[in-house]
Amino acid sequence: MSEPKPLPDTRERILDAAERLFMESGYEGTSMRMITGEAEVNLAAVNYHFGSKEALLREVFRRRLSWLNRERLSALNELEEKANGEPLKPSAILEAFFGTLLRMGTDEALGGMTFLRLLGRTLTEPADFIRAFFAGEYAEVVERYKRALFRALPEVPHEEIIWRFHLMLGAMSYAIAGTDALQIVTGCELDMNNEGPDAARQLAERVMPFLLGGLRAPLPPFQVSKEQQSTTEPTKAA
Amino acid sequence: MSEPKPLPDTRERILDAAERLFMESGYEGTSMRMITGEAEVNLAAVNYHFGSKEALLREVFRRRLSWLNRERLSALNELEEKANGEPLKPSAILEAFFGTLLRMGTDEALGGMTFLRLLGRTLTEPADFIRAFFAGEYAEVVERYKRALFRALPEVPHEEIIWRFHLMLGAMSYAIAGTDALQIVTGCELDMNNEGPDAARQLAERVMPFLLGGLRAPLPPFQVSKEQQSTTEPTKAA
DNA sequence: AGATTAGTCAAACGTTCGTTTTAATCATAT
DNA sequence: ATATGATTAAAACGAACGTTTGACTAATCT
Repeated sequence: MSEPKPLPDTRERILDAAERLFMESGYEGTSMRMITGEAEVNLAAVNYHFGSKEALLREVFRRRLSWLNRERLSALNELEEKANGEPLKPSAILEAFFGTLLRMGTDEALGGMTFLRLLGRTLTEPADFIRAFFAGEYAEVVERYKRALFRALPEVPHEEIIWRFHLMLGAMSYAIAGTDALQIVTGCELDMNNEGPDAARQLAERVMPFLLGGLRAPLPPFQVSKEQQSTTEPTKAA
Repeated sequence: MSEPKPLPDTRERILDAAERLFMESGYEGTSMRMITGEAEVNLAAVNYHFGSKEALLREVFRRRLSWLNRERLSALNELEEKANGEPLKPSAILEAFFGTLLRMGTDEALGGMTFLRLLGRTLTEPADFIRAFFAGEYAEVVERYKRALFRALPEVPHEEIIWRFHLMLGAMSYAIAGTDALQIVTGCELDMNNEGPDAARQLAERVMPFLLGGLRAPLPPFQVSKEQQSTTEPTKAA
């Protein structure tokens, strides 16, 4: 009924196997027998240690998100302390929010790319209990960062900021989750390996400028149509 | 064995029900009994008309993607004819590629927002047969648009263009698929209804500037860190 | 009319699912 | 050593899954 004991490694082995398999095959596409098979534990062990398959998925995420939430909050706190009441730079906010996430991908002890890809995929999973779980897990952090962005961009309507926050989350999640899926769609190899710390580092270098460019794009006054504002290509930063 | 006959509406009713349910609950989360129940047809009708659940999903997409592919190609052809051999404007390419997609969301006869959201979600579904299917469906169109982007941005490395194409696809798919999911995460209502033509029109106005901003962002020379290139907020377009 | 076919229907097929049960095993503290 | 509580093990549970069968209906063609 309780878990005060340090426990052997059965719990961790299950969590690791579930993390990898959920990433690879999705929640509904992964059976308990696949998980216990890969973890080399008895089938009943999952229900004994976690109670149910749903609770297992939640625990897979809690184990990682508790670190991520803590780190994201402390990164923002640090920025705000240094700023002495001044609004933050948008780029610094993004660096804190997404940079923290990408740092998980470089550290195998924090789940590495496996967890990053699982996270990106699961955000679009339709199951109700998954959505409800994420809502609770993310609420505080997102609220803090939203507020910071409002202050950093005082002339931009809040609604527009929230939209772009959505879009940045989407681009990042997709970039993380769908690397190989998108490579199939676009038919390009992109010569990056999806595993390991290098992948996360490449992601950071590629994605952050894109996100910043999107966040600072001209506001939509009326319609995006015929006469566009400019045709300049991406400027080479010195 | 063949289907030359016009057939009653059983096929269409199954396709419509499957489209909606796959969108709502995902492929693995939707059972044949849910589909035939919603379509008010016999359970065996799916296997009779389509052969299997996998084949049904493929047909759900084929019915819409054949239109989308045709339209995207003809939009690009028209642009290139008008351009008389000159490279196209990146904004025009995006308008052709994503604008065509978003136009599906305003037309209920083409699937409307239901299909748009299904498409966005399914691109991240891990099942192998789904990925293989999309690879085949998208190959030609993506190849054409990639080439157009290469010509439109001659000074940008091809690899970078492909990356940003990925990222734009991701932001768009996520924006379409995850509207309510992301609203839960960010705790904001965004006062848009997810259904109907208005949603697609709003999406276009909000997302297209973001995508253009990302596409034209400064290239990553070294690292995105401490000293950012600028802190300007989104400029208000007159 | 009778023969043929496409389509529908209820029922059942064998599997696999998540979960539960019951007993055996292990560690530790008395 | 023995009792106790935590963990593992093997087997089975009922439910739900995708699919198939075989009888029945309605339309089509000669």
